[in-house]
Amino acid sequence: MSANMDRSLVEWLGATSLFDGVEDMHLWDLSGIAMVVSCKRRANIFSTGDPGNGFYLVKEGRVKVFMLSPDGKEQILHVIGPGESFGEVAVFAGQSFPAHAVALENSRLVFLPRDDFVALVSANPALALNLLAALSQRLRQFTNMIDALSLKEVPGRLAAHLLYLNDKQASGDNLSLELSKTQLASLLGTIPETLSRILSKLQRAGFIAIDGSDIVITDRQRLVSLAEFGKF
Amino acid sequence: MSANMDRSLVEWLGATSLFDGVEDMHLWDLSGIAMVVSCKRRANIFSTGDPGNGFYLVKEGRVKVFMLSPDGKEQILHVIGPGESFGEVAVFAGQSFPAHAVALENSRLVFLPRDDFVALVSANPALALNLLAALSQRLRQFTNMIDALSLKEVPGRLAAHLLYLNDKQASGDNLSLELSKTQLASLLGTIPETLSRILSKLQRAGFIAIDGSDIVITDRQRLVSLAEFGKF
DNA sequence: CGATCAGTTGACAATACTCAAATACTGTGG
DNA sequence: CCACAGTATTTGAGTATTGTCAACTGATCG
Repeated sequence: MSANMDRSLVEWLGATSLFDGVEDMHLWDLSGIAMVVSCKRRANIFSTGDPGNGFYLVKEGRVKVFMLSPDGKEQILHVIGPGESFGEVAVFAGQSFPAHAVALENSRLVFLPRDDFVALVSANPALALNLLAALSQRLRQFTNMIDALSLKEVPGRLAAHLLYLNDKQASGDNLSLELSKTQLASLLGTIPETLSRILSKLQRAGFIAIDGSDIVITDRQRLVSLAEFGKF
Repeated sequence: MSANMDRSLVEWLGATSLFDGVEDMHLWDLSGIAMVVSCKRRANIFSTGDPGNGFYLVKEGRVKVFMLSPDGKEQILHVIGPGESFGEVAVFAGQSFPAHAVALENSRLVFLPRDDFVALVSANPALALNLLAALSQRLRQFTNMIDALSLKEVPGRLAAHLLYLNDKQASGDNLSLELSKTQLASLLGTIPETLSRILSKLQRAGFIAIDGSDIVITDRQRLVSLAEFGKF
């Protein structure tokens, strides 16, 4: 982990949604305080309660942010991919991280130390507005997650997620789960057994066709109505 | 609803957590764009999808922010009391409100219009940092809510909530639910029948004593362990 | 090739929801 | 101040969804 000043990093920072539109001058400032970190698949990045001395951007790879219950069950809060950030909450709210973060793949992260970063934000309102937008966006996602968890049964949550992936991937009626089914279960707030059963059920009922991690939507209309109403 | 410039409003704004520590000069700016709105109990403040032309602070009264499922079940996201704010997400993230807001009591709100407010924030990094802290705080609460909804059963969520209220109210072993039991059920992601049964069960098991909306914690230790482990 | 891990399936248990009905409470108009 | 209407709360009985436990298959990786 070492401070960094090269041009490619500056360009990369400017391409992230967090720093989109930030002036070059400030991007250079950012790159001046950034440290690039490598971490291996399954490596722990931080744990609940760890002091939040800074936050991260994902340069390459993927990271999962999750909560653990005392008996070891996990609930994934989100999966962070290239260009996205995580851990900002600890920087602005309090001291400690409210969740755990682990690399899903061998990854390269950009770490931004708290104090230096706050100093930059204080001096640059545009940066602050970008951050406000990013946090608001995340809040919106969490709102939807709470909605789904409390108002919909697992089939409804799964249907909504499949449609989300399909939309994001924009490849006709096909989509890829992007996660192991075990991890997907955790993201949907359920367990692998239940997910497995519901996937088969959706296939038998003609909503989808399953081939490993690849899914084809065979009855979009009914899948949409399942996602919306949460019931068959 | 009319723009406002009086000293009492400035002082009040400076006492909210959102604008705590903001310089007087900027508080005057804020009060210059603020509109005070009255609304009656049960009045709708905004609905999902409404354009987010600004956000609100609660001056007097209380407001609930909630999601509705297609078949009318509600999940309360939070209850906003005096000095707290809601609706900021729409201001910074997108255009529209992601949830519904309704007054729980006759209330007086302070409305801050989006464009004027964003202009003020752009010119004042300290304001931006306060907002970042507030949004981060809310994100942290939502994190806990997602955790509770997905990892704990209703008794665990209820126990955690009772301890939260007890801590907040700081009156020995006593606490008040602050909401009707129906509303509390919605906040905990369940239904009134289930809540009622679990409250009686906790009373029979000696955890608490119930008198309408007033609760006495009679076995804190077991209540804490229920809140932590989510199981009896 | 053995070991570990992901995924699937079955039998079962448990938690929480639905529906229904009885009771208590609140606020309003007479 | 009382009666009434509309809510809120509680309780019961039945059902449904999902979680638990266990066994088995198949893939992946040293």
